[in-house]
Amino acid sequence: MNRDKILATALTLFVERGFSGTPTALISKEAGVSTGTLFFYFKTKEELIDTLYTCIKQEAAEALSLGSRKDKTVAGKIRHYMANAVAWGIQNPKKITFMEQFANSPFVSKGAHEEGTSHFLFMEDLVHDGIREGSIRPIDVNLLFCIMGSSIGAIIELASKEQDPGRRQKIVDDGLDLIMGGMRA
Amino acid sequence: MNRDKILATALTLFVERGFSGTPTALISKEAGVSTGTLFFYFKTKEELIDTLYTCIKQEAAEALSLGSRKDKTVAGKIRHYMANAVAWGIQNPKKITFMEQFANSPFVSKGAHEEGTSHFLFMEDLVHDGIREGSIRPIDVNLLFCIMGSSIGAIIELASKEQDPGRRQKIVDDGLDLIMGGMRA
Amino acid sequence: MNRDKILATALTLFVERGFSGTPTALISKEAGVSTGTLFFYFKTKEELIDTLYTCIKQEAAEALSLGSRKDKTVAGKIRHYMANAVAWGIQNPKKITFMEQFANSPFVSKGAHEEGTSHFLFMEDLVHDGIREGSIRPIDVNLLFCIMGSSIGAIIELASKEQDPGRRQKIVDDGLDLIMGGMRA
Amino acid sequence: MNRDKILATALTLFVERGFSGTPTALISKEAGVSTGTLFFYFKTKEELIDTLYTCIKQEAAEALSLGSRKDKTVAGKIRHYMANAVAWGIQNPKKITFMEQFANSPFVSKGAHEEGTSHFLFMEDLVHDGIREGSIRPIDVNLLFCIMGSSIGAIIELASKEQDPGRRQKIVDDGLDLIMGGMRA
DNA sequence: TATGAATGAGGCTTCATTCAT
DNA sequence: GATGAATGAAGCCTCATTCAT
Repeated sequence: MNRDKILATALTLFVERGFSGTPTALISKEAGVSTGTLFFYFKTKEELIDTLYTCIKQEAAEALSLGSRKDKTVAGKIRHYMANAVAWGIQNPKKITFMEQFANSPFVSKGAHEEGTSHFLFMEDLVHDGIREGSIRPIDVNLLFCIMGSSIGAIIELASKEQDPGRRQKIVDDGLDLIMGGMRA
Repeated sequence: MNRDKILATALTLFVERGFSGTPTALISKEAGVSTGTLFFYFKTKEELIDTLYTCIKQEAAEALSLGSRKDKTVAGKIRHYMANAVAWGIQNPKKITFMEQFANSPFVSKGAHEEGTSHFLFMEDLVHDGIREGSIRPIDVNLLFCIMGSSIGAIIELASKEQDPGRRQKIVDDGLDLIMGGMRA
Repeated sequence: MNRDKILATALTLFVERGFSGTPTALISKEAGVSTGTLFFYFKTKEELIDTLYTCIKQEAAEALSLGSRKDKTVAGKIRHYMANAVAWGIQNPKKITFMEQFANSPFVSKGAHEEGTSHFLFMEDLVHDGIREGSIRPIDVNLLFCIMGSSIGAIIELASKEQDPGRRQKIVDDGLDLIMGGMRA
Repeated sequence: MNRDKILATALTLFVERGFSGTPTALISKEAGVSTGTLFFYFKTKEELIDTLYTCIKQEAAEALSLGSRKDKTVAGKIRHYMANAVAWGIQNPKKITFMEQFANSPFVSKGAHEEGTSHFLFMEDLVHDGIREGSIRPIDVNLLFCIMGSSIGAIIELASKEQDPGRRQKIVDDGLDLIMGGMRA
């Protein structure tokens, strides 16, 4: 319970102020616990952000891979996953920002980074399949993957600013169309 | 001279360790000057990062807009500018990272952010022109713009990892093709 | 049972790390009990060390005064007690170190210090007797006493490092001879 | 200047309250400098005590070995050095207490301990010489050395309590006689 | 211009102690 | 008797900034 409050508060503050810019005292205060309690659950500030990073990456990966069985084509599956990602991102704006901000951060340990990345390997495989069967443009998988990721981030950012559900959906669809259009062979 | 050494060192360190994670004492030490000298040129740490941010944004904008007169079509111009951006990014990896890292940072003053953004407005106008003349897919300019920006970042990141000039160029070309393919009406 | 485990663990840790250097949490952990249990038996950390100090001093005094009736001369009695002290010290190295370390410590209460000292007054009387009867060099009793004590400590320290029983005994005998030789009138 | 004030204050406080029992904030306050200044001169609290330990050991060794050329016999030299040690100890009570207290302390680094010990090796050699020439009782040098050291400590302690110069000198002479008496073959 | 000793507020973390279970 | 989560004061150390030289 307290542990969860600390994690949730840390997420908000790290996103707003950065890692070094967020005193642990502020985290515990905002979480409504004492300084001691924070360090009871997390031995160091680094362990706190590592835990946070790992949890969020895992949660994102799970949200990504929900119900894709209906789509037959590789492109369909990819679009489905990307739509999942966008939907999750819109509903979890802080977590998305956090992931982007700390994706290359020296404050997150190498181990946490590796574990975080491992949950997304299945997407790389999927893109490989697409290239092999000829439906995806045959370019460097890393490049494709990287552009996909950053574009999804851009779509989420834009869509989040739009309150009207209809228009928001249009932004998402347009954005995904744009990326898929670029990817297709 | 000392001022430039300080700026260059600050760039490296801010990128590696973040703003709050970089003591001014470390900057001055790495720059080979005394703590006092740093504060002679920049009244505060904030003024230092603001100066850095503004300089880099301006330099990037200038690099972007080099020699585009030959391209007749809007799409051609856009591609030209994007290629400029990628080329500059590959040659200035720290500056690119710095711009991405501090684009939404609370440590950079609002004024510096605004001044930085102003140098890139001409790109937005260009995209507008493309939509009006029917060569660009008629979707939200911000969305397009945002996807362009993040994709350029992705291309730079990938291309930087590739040492072989030929292969590197291929990555750049493939990446730009992918984005342009998605943008075209 | 738990109380004894706590006392034994505290002895080891206080000797190794000092009083302030030993967290109560470490004591309870090493003793295999919870933090709460320690404070059930000892209201404060000070009460713990006071108890430890008093117990050890008493134990040492009892070991010292075992079976001395056979020795007729004062010098013989003194040597007997000193031998007892050395024997006990070799068998209880931690307790000896503890006593030396906390003999003048502000962490042990005045009351515990006084009680501890009281058990050894009979030795002072004995030295007085020796001087009166002319067998002991007539110098300040405190000086004699102090040199005796510190020398015993030195013998114990040296003898403890020697594993071979024969050699160890020689160190003890040589050491006691040396001191007795100096004391004799 | 400030550095020296810090060292002097640390000496007093470490002796009175132990290492862990002395907050760095108290040291700087009593020394009349700010907390930052202490850490400007000594990177850590450990470096402070290490420096202190090394300085004092060296000073003691120098005081010990003053003017011994007149004494012809080994025993005479030893007594001369011991008298030097006692005299220095009486004039520097805090330093003596400090040396005794931290001689086996885990707070002083191994390196500092070794350096501290090295200054006194010449005394061991001297005792060796005495045994070889037959003037010193042929027992373990370490034992002799250890008893000498602890007895000197005891003499200093007792003598320091005596204000009257004549009586004080008598305590010192008696004490040294006692030890030399024990040591002689 | 340049230096670096000095400052003191503030950051991370520890720890003796309590208390509900 | 026993547990261990919770507390918050206090400890060590860092760091932006100043100022006399």
